[in-house]
Amino acid sequence: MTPLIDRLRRRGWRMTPQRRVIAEAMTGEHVHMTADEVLRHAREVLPEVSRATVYNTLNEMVSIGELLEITHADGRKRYDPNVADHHHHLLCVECGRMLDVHVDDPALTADQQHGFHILGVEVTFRARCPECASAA
Amino acid sequence: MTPLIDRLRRRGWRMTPQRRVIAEAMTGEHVHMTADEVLRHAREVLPEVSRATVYNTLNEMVSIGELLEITHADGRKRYDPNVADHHHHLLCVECGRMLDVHVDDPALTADQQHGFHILGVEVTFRARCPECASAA
DNA sequence: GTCCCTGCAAACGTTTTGCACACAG
DNA sequence: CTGTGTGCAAAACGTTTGCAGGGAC
Repeated sequence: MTPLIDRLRRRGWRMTPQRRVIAEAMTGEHVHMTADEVLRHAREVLPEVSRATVYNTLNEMVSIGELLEITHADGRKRYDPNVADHHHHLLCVECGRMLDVHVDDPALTADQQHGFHILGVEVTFRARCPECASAA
Repeated sequence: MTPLIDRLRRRGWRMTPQRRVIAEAMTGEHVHMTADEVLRHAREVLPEVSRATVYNTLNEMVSIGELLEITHADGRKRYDPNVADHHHHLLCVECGRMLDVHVDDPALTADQQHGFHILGVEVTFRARCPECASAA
C-alpha cells in the first residue's frame, strides 16, 4: 500500500521533519505503540522532537483516519497504522504484547441493535502469550 | 442471582457502610459506570465517602472477580457488575452510552492463536445511538 | 483488642493546552 | 511573507499511594 507519509502529503499536510519521523516510526514492525514509544523511536532519529508534537500529530492522524486508536486494557492508548485491512487483536494481558488477527466480524440482529447505527466492531482476544505462560 | 453484597459478605469481606453503598450503587440500573459516577451515586447516600475508597473498593471487587473492568474508548475505566452472564457491548461513540448485547463469541483457529493461551473474548460494537443520531 | 478499612492530600503517569518562536509552503 | 507547526512548561485528568486515625468483627 501507499506509504503513510505519501498519503499524508497527498492530503496537503505540511511535511516537517518531526512529522516525517513520527510517521516513519509508525511504519514497519512498530505497530500498536503507545505515544511514549512513538516518541522514543522518533527521538532516536530526531532527538529534539517534543512530546506535545507527538501527541498532536498522532491525534491528527487519528482524526483524519490514517491511524487507528486502540485503548489497551491498561488505559494507555496505542496506535495502529494498519487502517486499510480490517483486523482484530490478540492481546497478552500479562506483558501487553498485541498481535493482529483476522476473524469474521460478529453481527447484531436488527432487534439487538436497539436503533443504534453500527459503525464498526472491535474484537479483542485476551490471552497469555507463550513467553509469559512459560515464565509463570 | 445472589445480590452482590451477599456474595461479598460470604467471601468474608468486612462490610462497612462505604462498601455497602458502593456495592449498592453497582446494582440495578447503574451498570457501566466510571469510578467517578460510582462515587457520585455513593455520596448521594453517604456523603462522606472518599474517592480513594471507591477506587480501592472497585479494584478489589475486580481482582476477586465480582466486577468486570471494561476500558472505554475514552480511556476511562467502567465497571460491569454483570459478571455471571457472558455478554458483549454496544457503545455509542458520541455520548458514551453502553448496552449489553449477546452474540456468539468469535473464535481463533489453532494457527491464528500463535501459541497464545486464550482467556476470553471481548466484542465491542461502535455505534451511534438514536438520540445522538437525531441530534446530528 | 486487633486488624483492616477509611479519609485526606499528595504523588503519579498520561494526555492536553497556552504561548512565543520558527520554518514549510 | 503568512499561516501553521513546534517546543517548552504548566495544567488537566483519572488513578494510586502513604499515613494517621477509626470502626467492624
